[in-house]
This record gives sequence, structure tokens and C-alpha cells, in this order.
Amino acid sequence: MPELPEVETVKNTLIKDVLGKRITGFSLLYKRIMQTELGLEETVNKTIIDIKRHGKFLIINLEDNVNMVLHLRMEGKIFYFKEEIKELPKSTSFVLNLDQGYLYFFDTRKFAVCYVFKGDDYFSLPPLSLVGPDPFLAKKEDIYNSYKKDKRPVKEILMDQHIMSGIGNIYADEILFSCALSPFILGTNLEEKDVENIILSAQKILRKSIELGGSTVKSYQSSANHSGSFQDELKVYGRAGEKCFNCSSLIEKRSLSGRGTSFCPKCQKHGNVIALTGSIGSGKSSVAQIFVNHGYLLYDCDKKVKEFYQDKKFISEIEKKFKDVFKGGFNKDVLLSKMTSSPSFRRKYENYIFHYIKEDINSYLIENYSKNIIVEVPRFFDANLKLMIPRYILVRADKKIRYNRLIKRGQKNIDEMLKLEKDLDKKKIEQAFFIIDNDGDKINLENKVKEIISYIEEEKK
DNA sequence: AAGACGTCCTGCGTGC
DNA sequence: TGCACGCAGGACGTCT
Repeated sequence: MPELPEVETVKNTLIKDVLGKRITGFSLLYKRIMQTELGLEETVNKTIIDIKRHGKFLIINLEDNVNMVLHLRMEGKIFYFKEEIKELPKSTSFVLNLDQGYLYFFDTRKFAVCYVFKGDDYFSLPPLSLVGPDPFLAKKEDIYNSYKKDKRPVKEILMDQHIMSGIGNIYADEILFSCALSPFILGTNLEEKDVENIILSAQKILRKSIELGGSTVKSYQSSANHSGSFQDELKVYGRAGEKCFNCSSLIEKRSLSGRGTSFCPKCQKHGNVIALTGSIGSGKSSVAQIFVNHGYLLYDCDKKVKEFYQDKKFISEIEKKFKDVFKGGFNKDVLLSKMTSSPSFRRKYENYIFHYIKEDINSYLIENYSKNIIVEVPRFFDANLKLMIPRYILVRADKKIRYNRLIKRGQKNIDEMLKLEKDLDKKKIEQAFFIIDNDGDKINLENKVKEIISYIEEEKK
């Protein structure tokens, strides 16, 4: 994704390639890219006299005060070729024919936008008038004044182009790692020195990235002939589940306002988050209780799901989502029979519930990011929580012991429930943070869990 | 008013 | 092997 360093790289490449060249014609293949009444025809027969960057915007100054303003968004790329491409790729948004060569604008997802202005007041008109200074131009006092009254999490503010521009998802994660701040800390809770740190870290990281020609991540590349190499410098972005280079903690990932957010829980001052999983009747709750006694907050998925089923909004969402099944309104018996008779329904339904609970865990963890939390989640693997909570404790118990526990609990349909369980594969067992074999001895269990808790405390130092 | 959600779009990963 | 599905993601618009 082009952020400030990538746009800067594009700018530098274009200055080398096309400055002084004249636009002789154009073809517009994706019309919706144009955001202004004025179109590319205004650029014909004009020479490119300068190329600038403002935040993540690229500005192409032409003769006679014609100015193009481009935003590459996710995947916009501008490549200069001396020769014409015979078969244009599907992703081509437009082509500018030059007196020598061609400028191709590619954009697979078609999110990029283009503005054409006549006159020199384009800086005082949207979109540029709404863009804040980039970290190299920002004044510490101004930025601190904005941050301290902003109730959003710092990462959101950092990506808000109106306040400070140029930083997107990748660099936001990297900058916050670099200044050891949680992405979830609220702007109102930041001190002046934190904001100063953010600006300095931003400058340092962006400068380094510009030196390396930006990042070449997934499909993004700044120019046809060169790829940047800053992706090799990334410390947290795209590293969820891997070890922090600094402290060896596992990098965690959450979703913050729809953006994947990776961070090191130790370096960025988070509480411990541990998932607790294992088959039914293995004694997860007893383990969880011991964590609670040691000051951990408990997120209990089974309890949460029960609460969801009491919630009218949740039920009406389910009725809407699966309206062919719940024609006469939501009904547990209908649900059960459909679940057993249709595997595809079961899959879809469970995925929906997993998704729902995952979102809920996500917001709980963000809200309580500085606290220690134990998340009791029987279907940890099915719910795909491994990147959100890389550390999980596996509780196991002999089948006989579990059977007896379930009878004691008054559980119905025990045989069916046990039959539905899948065996854990080797990898899942190997990757467990700890395995607790719970044979029913309370003292043993208590000691084992205490051991784990003090291990976690020790690790955190 | 601020926050949640929808919109644009396509390649790709997942899971059967 | 292929198909269907759903997600990611920057910025802005809309709704509450």
C-alpha cells in the first residue's frame, strides 16, 4: 500500500523519468477515477514542469497552471515505459502518451482517484485543503493539541490524514512499536513527550523507508524497474504469531476500526492475554478460576454465547441472516435439527457465531488492553483466534474422567457431544504455550497453574 | 457530535 | 482440482 515513503519514491522516480516531457494524448479506461469536472483532456499538449508530494497525494504540475492531483490508495501504480504496451492489463486506469514514452496508471482495485485543476489555488481546495502536514512538517505543539483532545485510540489518530498526513496502516504499526506505545491508548491519555516521540519515530521510520525505496508489499511496487526493500525492516506489521525481534514475545494482532493491527504485547506495554482451550469436561473452568484468583479478567465464551441468545438484536440479526431457516422466527429446536441434518448450514451458522464472538473478544481485549486476561474458549482453533491470541493453554483429561465430570454436571447427550469432538493434530499440541493434564487432583492443578502464572510474570520482566 | 457502518473493487485464502 | 464465499483496505459518505 502506498504510504508516504512509497509516494515519495514514485515522485523521485517520475522526476527522473518524465520531467520536461510533454503529454501528447491520453486514454481513459476507468472513467470513475476522475473526481473533477475537468478531465485528462486538459493535460494534452502540456509539459510536465514539476512533481510534488503532499501527504500521500502526488501532484503533477503542468504548463499553463494545469495541475493533476493523484491518490494511489491501495494499489495505484504509475509506471513509465519508453515503449508502448501492446496488450494493456485489466488493471489499467489510464495512459498518458508523452512525446517520449508513456505513463501507465495501473490500479487493480480501482480505489485510486485523480483530480485535474486549472489555476494555482488547488492547494486551498479539497482534497488537498483537508490534508494535514506530514511528520516532517508537523509542529509538535499543534499535533499535541489535536491529540490531547481526541478520544480515539492513538493508531486511529495517527492514520487520520487531517491531523498529520502520510501514515497508513503499515507505518502506523511500525511507528507505535518504535515508540513503545500501545495502538489502543487513547489520545486523551497521551503526554506531550509521547506525541513528541511519535513525531520523531515517524520521521525516523519514514526517512529510513524513503532511503530504501519504500516497501514492496504483496502486489505493491513503486516503479516498474525498482522494488523498495523496507519490507525487510518491518518489526511488527505482517508478523502476527511470530517472535518480537526485541523481546521474543509473540506478536499479536487485533482489528482496530477495520484495520489489522499488529503489536508486541511486551514492548508496547499490554497485559497478558492467554487463551484456554481443551475438550469438553477437561476442566477449563477450574483452570480459569485459578487465573481469576490471581487477578486475571475472565472472558468466558460459553457464557457470552448464552448472553447473545438473550439479546434481541442478536436474534433478529440471525433471523435476517438465515431467513430461509427461521421463517417463523428463531427457534432452538429448528436450529438443532438443521445443524444435524445440513453440514453446510452448520458450517455457515457456526462461522457466523465464531465471527461474532471473535469481534466481541477483539473489542474486549482492546478495551482492557493493559489488563491480564484469560480467555476461556472451547473452540479456539475453529474460531481462528491464533493471531489474536497466540498463546494458548491446552487442558486435557482422560476420557473416563471427562465422562464422569459431565455426568456430575448433569450434562445431556454426552455421547453425542463426545462424538462431535475432533482429535487435535500434533501441530496444535506442539504449539501450545502450556499443556495441563488435569486428572482431577485439585492441589496438583492449583500448583501447575500457579507455576504457569509465575512463569508468565517472570517472562514479562 | 462522534462513532459505527457502508461503499468502492478485485485477488486471494480458506474450506469443503 | 475446482468452486463458492468472504475478507482486506484508504478515505469518504451516510446514518444514528
